[in-house]
Amino acid sequence: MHQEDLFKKLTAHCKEYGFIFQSSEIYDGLSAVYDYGQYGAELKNNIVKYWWDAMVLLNDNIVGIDSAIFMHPSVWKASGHVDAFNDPLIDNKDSKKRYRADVLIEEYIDKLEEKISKEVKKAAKRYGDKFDETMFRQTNKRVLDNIELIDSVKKRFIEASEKGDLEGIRQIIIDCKIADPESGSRNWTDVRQFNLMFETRLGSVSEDASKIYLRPETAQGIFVNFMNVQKSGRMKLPFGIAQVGKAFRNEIVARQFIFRMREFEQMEMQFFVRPGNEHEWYEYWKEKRMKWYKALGFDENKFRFHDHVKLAHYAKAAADIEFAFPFGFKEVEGIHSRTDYDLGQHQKFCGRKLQYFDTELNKSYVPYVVETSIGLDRMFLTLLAAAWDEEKIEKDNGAQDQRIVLRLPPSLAPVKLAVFPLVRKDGLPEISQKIRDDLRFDISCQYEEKDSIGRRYRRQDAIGTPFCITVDHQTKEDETVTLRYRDTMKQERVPAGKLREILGEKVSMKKLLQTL
RNA sequence: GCGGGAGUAGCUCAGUUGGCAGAGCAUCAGCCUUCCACGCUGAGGGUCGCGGGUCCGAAUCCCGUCUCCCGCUCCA
Repeated sequence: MHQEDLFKKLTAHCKEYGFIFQSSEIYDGLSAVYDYGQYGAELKNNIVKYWWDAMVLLNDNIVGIDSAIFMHPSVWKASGHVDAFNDPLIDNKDSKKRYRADVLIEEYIDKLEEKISKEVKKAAKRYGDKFDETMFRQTNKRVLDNIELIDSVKKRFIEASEKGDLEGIRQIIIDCKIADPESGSRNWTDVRQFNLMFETRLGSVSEDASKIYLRPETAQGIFVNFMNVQKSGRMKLPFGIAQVGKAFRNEIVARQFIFRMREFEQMEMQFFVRPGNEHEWYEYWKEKRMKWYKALGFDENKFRFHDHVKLAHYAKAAADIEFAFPFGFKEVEGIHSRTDYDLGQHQKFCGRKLQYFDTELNKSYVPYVVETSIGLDRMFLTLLAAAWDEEKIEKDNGAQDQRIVLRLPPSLAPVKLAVFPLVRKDGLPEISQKIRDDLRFDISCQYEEKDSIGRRYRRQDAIGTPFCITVDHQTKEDETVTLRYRDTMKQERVPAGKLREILGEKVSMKKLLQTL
C-alpha cells in the first residue's frame, strides 16, 4: 500500500469512527483546526495520563502546574517571540517560490563578505610576505566600497525592521538587485508580515484594552512561575516543572491533518539544573524520553533521534524524536538544552532575581534548563499510524476477508472492554449488562447487542478495543464467558468472576509505567 | 499567498453528448437467533460545496467564491 493512501485511509477512519472531526464542519470547516470526537477525547486523555504519570508521578523532583493561556505581553518580548515569530515574507512571481525577506538580505550580505575575503586572498597571494591584511582592508577601494555597502544595507534593514516598514524592506531587495536564488528572477511581490502569534484584547472596553497574545508555547508559563514553585515546593536543584496545555500559532500553511494545527496541545517539562551539568541532563532526558516511546511496543525502527545542527535563538543543543509517519520521518518531540536564556531574559525584563541559592556551592545563580516538549496531537497521530493495520485473513471456507484493526497498547485504548450477549434474548442481555456494571468502575467498558457477533467484534477492532467478552447460554450454567483477543482474534473460556483479575493487569497504566 | 487535484446520501463512490438523483456500506423498523465484515423484508435519508450566468432544460457548460488534498516556507 502506498504511504499516501495509508494516510488518507487513516484520516477517513478517524472521522468515520469518531476520533477526529474537522472544526465547524457544518459551516465548511475551519482550516487547520480539528475537534476530537468521542473516542479521540478518550485516547487523548490516556496519552496525557501516560505522560503525566511518567513525568510527575514517577519522579520525586518533578511537579506539574497548569498556567493560564493569557500572559503579560512582556513575557513574549522577553522570550524573543515578538521578534523571532515575526517573519517578513516575499514571493517571487516567476518561480512561485516564497522566501523570508530578511534571509534574502542576509544572504546578500554574506555574498558581499565573501567578495571581500576573496579580494583579500587574491591580494595576499600577490604581495606575498609583505602583505598587511589590516592595511589592505583599510585602503583597498573595492573592499572599502563593499564594506560601505554592507553597512548601509544593514542600517537600512535594521531601521526598516524596527519601524515595521515592509515597503522599505522590499526596496532594499529591489535596490540591491537581489534575485531569486533558484530562478534568477527579480520579479518580486510586496513584502508581507506573518505574525505567528495570535493577538487578542484584554479589558472590558475595547478602546482601553491592551493587546495580548495567545501563548505560542506553554514553556513560558513554567518559566514565569519558576520562583513560585521553587519556593512554595521547597524544590532543590535539579528539579522539573511539567505542564500540559494548549498553544496557538498562526501558521502560514498548516497541513497534514492534525500534524500541524493552529491550535494544538503541548506536554512540556522544563528541568532546572546547575550550570555545567546541562549536558549530562540533556543526554539523560534524551534517553529517558525515547524509552517512553519504545515502551509502547511498536516497531522500534519507526522512532529515531534527529540532532539539530542549526539551533534556535535560545538553544545550546537540540534533538528531535522523530516518528516514521506515512509522509516521512517527522518530529514528535523536541529535547532542548535552553541554557539560562529564558530565566535570564525574564530576570532582565521583570527586574527581579530569578535565581537559586545553591547551598553546596554557597552561591546564587540562574539555573540552566533542559526542556522536553512533545506535541500531544502529534503523539495522537503517531499512535494511530503505528497502531493501524489492515489485515488480510483467509476464512475457513477459503474466502478472502480483511479487517481493520487499531493495535493500540491496551492501557491507552479508548475502550478497554466490550461486553456482548451472544443473542438478544433468553436473559443474556441482562447478564451481560450486570457484568458490565460490575466492571465499569475499574475498566472502561462498552455494551453492545446490535448486529451479528462477528460485526460487533470488528467494530471494536476498528476503535482499538483490546478485549471483548461474549455471554452465551453456557454462561447461565457455569458463569463462564468467551474472552476474545483483538490482536490474535483468539478466544478462550474464562469465569466471569475472574475478569477483573485477568484484565485489570493487562489494561492498567501501571504495567506500562513499570517498564520505564 | 501561488501552482496542481478534488467537493454528489452518514461513509466510499458511479452519473455517458446537457434530458426523471443512483449503487454498495451504514442508519431505522420488522423477521431470524447465529462466536468473527456481506441472513430476509421494508423504510427514511439529497438545495449534487455555495452564489451567479448561458439554456426550453444544468450534478454536467461558463464566471465567481468557500473548503479539503498535494507541492513551496516555518515548527510541537
